Amino acid sequence: MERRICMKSSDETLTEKLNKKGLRPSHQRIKILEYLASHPCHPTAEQVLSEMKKELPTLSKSTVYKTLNAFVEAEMLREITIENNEIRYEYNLADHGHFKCEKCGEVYDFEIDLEALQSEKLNGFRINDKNIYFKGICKSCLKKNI
Amino acid sequence: MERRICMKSSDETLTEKLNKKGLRPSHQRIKILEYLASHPCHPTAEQVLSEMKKELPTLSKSTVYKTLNAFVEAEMLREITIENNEIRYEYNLADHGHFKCEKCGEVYDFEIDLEALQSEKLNGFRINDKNIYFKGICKSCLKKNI
DNA sequence: GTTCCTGCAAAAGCTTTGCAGAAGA
DNA sequence: TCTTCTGCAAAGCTTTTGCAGGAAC
Repeated sequence: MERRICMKSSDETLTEKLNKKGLRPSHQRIKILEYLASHPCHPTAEQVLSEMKKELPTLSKSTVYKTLNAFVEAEMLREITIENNEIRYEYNLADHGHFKCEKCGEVYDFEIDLEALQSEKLNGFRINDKNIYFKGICKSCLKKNI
Repeated sequence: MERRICMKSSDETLTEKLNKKGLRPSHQRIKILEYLASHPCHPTAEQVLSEMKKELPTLSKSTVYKTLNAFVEAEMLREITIENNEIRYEYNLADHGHFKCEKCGEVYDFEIDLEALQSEKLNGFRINDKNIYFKGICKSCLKKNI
């Protein structure tokens, strides 16, 4: 019985998920995955580290990087490369686009039909991954600027 | 009389373009812009440097980076951040998407109607930039693998 | 003569790697 | 016990910055 995205999954379910992917369910991995599964945010590795240090004070930078890479490799997380100088991660694997506010830095999700995006020029190509990145100023920042 | 993209522009036209943007038309800038305007490729800064060194043996890495950043700032070039560990640049500012082959690394353009990409969730947002990045295996690499 | 640009070297910032000890199976 | 993971430090890469000399105006 698989839990849905956006619902806080229990440790048990996440342990099963990790086992299925051939990853040992270490304490660190479970906590990191749990955090990402229960927070609909788009943190960088650095942000994951500082957030998780509250719970896991001895957690190291290299473990975070290795863990996030392992999760991406196992297709449990998605990388967001909307900015070249940072990788962001998210647990939501469903189709959607990303908008980054150039003022406050916040990343917003938005619904979009990726399936519908086609191009004749890509006939015969194998497409594994589709990303849509918008940039601009978010509603909230526009309001503050009146 | 503005020249069209994809046509090899003369030094004179590029000089005018640079002047309009408030950028001094130095020899280096003209040559770099000329190169990008006449080659429909998506080079990294490092690739621009090694390519341009043939013509400008004393060209430095920092000049390339500063020049490319100045061109992006002036909206004469577009940045492609399909991969987080490299920025690619292109002269073609018209709407299109990018596909990167995970095998050969080649970046392909494809036509797409960015104007049509809308989302209710972004109502009230100011959108300045839209990027579409696909990844997978290109036709050519698929053929080699038969 | 001023201002802006170039090129060298050094620094910065994010990410990866090597390795010894610890944890999981 | 054996394999894999963690954490520390060091290294790797791309990109940025500071500054003196040079080019453009």
